[in-house]
Amino acid sequence: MPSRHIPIVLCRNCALYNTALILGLESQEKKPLDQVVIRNHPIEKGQPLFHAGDPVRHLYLVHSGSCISYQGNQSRQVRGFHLPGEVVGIEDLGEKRHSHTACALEDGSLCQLDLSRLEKALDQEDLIKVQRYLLHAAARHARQLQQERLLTGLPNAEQRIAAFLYNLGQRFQEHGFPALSYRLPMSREEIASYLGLAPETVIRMLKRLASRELVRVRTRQVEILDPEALEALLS
Amino acid sequence: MPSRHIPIVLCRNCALYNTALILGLESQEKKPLDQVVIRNHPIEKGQPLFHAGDPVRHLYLVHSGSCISYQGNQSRQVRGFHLPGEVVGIEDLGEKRHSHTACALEDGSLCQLDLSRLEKALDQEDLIKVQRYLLHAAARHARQLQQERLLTGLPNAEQRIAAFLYNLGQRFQEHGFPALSYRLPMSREEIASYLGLAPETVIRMLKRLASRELVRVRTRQVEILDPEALEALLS
DNA sequence: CGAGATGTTGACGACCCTCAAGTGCAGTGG
DNA sequence: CCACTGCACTTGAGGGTCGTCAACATCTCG
Repeated sequence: MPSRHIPIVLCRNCALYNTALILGLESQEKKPLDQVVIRNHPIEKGQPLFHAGDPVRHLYLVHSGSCISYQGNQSRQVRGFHLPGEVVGIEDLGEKRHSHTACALEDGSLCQLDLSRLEKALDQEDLIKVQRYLLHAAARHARQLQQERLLTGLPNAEQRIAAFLYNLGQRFQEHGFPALSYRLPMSREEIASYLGLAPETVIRMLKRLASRELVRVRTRQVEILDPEALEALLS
Repeated sequence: MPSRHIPIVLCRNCALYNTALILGLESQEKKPLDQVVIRNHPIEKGQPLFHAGDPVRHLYLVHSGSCISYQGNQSRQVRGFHLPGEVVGIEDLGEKRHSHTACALEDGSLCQLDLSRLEKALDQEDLIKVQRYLLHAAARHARQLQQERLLTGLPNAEQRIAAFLYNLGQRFQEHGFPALSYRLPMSREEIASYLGLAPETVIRMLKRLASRELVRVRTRQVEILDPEALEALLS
């Protein structure tokens, strides 16, 4: 049994389920998708989903827990985080091999979609639906990355941290979790690497935002007290 | 007649032409695409392609010249640059309205693809091909944005500028232009906004890289003298 | 409960932003 | 053709911000 307070996406909030990909196809019961999707597969903290250079075979959806992705094969350079309900690996569609390494940040579970089996299992009409969904998901991912690029490029550390906390909240909210109260799945050092800051700076800026009563941070638990003021910092 | 030394993508290097989207469909001559694609449409410096909030109707491809995109409707915050051969607007596919504003950085020309007409003009089989192409293009765009996010988050200004120059060279090369000798289409101030730096810092770092003989910069003309050393800076 | 990892704090210096003045370049009109 | 003018670019000085290093506190998990 999962412990309390761990975010789990309901299947109806799942980015895969919530679309033609699973819902639309299953309701018609044309083909069994069990050979294409492995549901709710458990994964342990630190376990890799794939390494940079591995062949691109699957698309993953975070069901509970969360994932981190590293540039290349080194764990030094943090590329991004994947929260419950978000897709991992969509930017590698169309490539032979993965460009990055993804690992679980904590114990959790994933849905795993077999890409080559998917294409074989579908008739033309459903393939169009699935492709349209994937296209929109990839475009959505690109917009999210744009936001992250702007965030990373903000002129000072305080703004970057404020934007980071705000952005995480928005992403949690998109999949049905509270935007103003959540638990950070990653360490201070991982936040620092992600934002291009020193870990000490991350800590100091969290403290500064807390001293202004914009947020409350107790180790990994985050409460956003004044979201308007936090957003106003980013102008 | 275009002046000398202005990058123009040949149609065979064009990101649209080079795929099923144009090449595959035209060779079969199933349908005339003239109602779907406006080719080589001239555009003047500063002219907008679309504003944030405009309905998403077209996809653009830069044929000659280059484009800039701004966050929202303000020209303060630079979101990205689009070089010849690159696609503009793909991250808004699936959305009703554009999330950003795109303008021409210099006189040039575009190909313009009408999205709703495209879908109507294609039979199912070709639609699958086109969708697959667009999906891969969107995924490719996401990988590019990942690179840019890492670049923007580098710990010091010298590395960001080095990465920026190197990245631009790589992108020119992808569409058949020299990687080590090109003309910057954007101002120092636009580079600064894009990288989250002050314009003066951009200038000073360009000068520092030049003093080490890694690059030569004369206003907007860039020569990369030592690409290995430049890349080594980014470790 | 103990040990190692993670998080926190303080001092100091390098880096980069701000402000202000000066230079070069492109387009315009005489 | 040349001076003029506006804008982008460049340069310098000074101060705030953030990275580095080292010591300490706290948390987590066996």
